[in-house]
Amino acid sequence: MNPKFYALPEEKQLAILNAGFHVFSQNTYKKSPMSEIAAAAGISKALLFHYFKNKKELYLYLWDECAKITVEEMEKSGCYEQAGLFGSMERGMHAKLRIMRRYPDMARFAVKAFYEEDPEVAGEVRKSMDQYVAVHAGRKLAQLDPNEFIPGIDLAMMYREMYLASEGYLWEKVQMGQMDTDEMERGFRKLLDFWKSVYMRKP
Amino acid sequence: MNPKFYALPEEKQLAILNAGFHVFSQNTYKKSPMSEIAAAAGISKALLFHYFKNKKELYLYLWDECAKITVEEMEKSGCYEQAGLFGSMERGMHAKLRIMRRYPDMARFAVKAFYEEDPEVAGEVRKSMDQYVAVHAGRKLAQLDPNEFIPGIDLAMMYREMYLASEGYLWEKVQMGQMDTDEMERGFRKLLDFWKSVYMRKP
DNA sequence: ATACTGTTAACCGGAACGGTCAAAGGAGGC
DNA sequence: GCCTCCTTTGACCGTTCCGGTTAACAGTAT
Repeated sequence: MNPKFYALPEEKQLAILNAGFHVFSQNTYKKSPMSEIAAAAGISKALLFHYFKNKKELYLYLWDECAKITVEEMEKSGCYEQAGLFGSMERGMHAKLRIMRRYPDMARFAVKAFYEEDPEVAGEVRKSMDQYVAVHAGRKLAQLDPNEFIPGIDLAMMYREMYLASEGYLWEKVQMGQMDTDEMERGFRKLLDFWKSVYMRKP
Repeated sequence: MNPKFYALPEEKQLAILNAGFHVFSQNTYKKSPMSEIAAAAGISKALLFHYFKNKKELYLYLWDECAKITVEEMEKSGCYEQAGLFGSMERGMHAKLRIMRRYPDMARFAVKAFYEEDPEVAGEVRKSMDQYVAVHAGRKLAQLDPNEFIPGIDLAMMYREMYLASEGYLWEKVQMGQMDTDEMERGFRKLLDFWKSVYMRKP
């Protein structure tokens, strides 16, 4: 890819990224036209080909960027640091919301790319994914202290359950393209409060 | 549409439905070729055009069928009858799993169709959806009896939370195209058991 | 004027698409 | 075997679309 791309004003880079995420998330790789991406980004097709030498390169760049953005943002959120279960979840969700605000179609793109079957890109997508997983597999949320929660509760199930509900909540909004992140934050905080009220040991 | 379609062996009808769900769920309406649907169904394009006079007709037929199947299956499951909260959820989930087993791509198709923007179909999709909502808006799960649950719990939040986790669980599997419905049923039952153990009043 | 950079409209060859049609295949009745 | 009816298809058509290229245009600094 042409290094001149990075010299672009950040706003234009963002527009191109998001245009790519959007179009590629709506269609298969093969059926996602470069012209449509260019139009969505507000530039000409020729210019898009000037920055990315072909469709494949753009696609794989988006895919890598996707992983990079996620890792960076999760790291920055501090959700891996010692902060108790609810603190970690809140920070993690906060990071995801910040990502969704800046890249509204990235989540959908990531899912689609992960299951893309076109031989032109599928191989490299998997490879890149594997190495990303390998690097971050060691990551874990802070250990849970059983004494913080109601006695006898299945901690693993509790965690999985909270995780699923968070994902369900996110997807409910993502699917609807309704991205009022402030309202989402309020909704998520209500979930957190509910969990605290039910799962935490009463003093 | 050609009434001869209904005279087809059920297995072939199913193949055509699922081929349509599959292709239309992967791409925009405009970018979903009839040829691809025909191929996925194991018939020739010409025959597909023999049963459905054009792409629009097939698309809207699939959309209607989608609503019909869902309503029928949910009705049949008995999830609207008096069966307590957990009973209703179990029946509802059972119905959804049965649908997913028979029409693996229907859920994805429904979401995609609902947000389709192509003017050739968007209008009719919305209209058809509105009337479906109007008919079934009155439907509610059985009333909750506060005495069944731990004292002081926010019942509305509890219900919403369980709903979100179920959806999160379903989407986790749907997105991955990993449709081992037996395993999904076990997973869901584990969730139910967890909820019972935490939310139900101890005797 | 010149030279360089960012940007585009116009173009190209080939593939893909929706839709049609004439004909092949097959099952029964005579 | 032959005729009839119905199902199914390969081949075709006019048009649109797509990835990628190119030659040129505008701006600006020298």
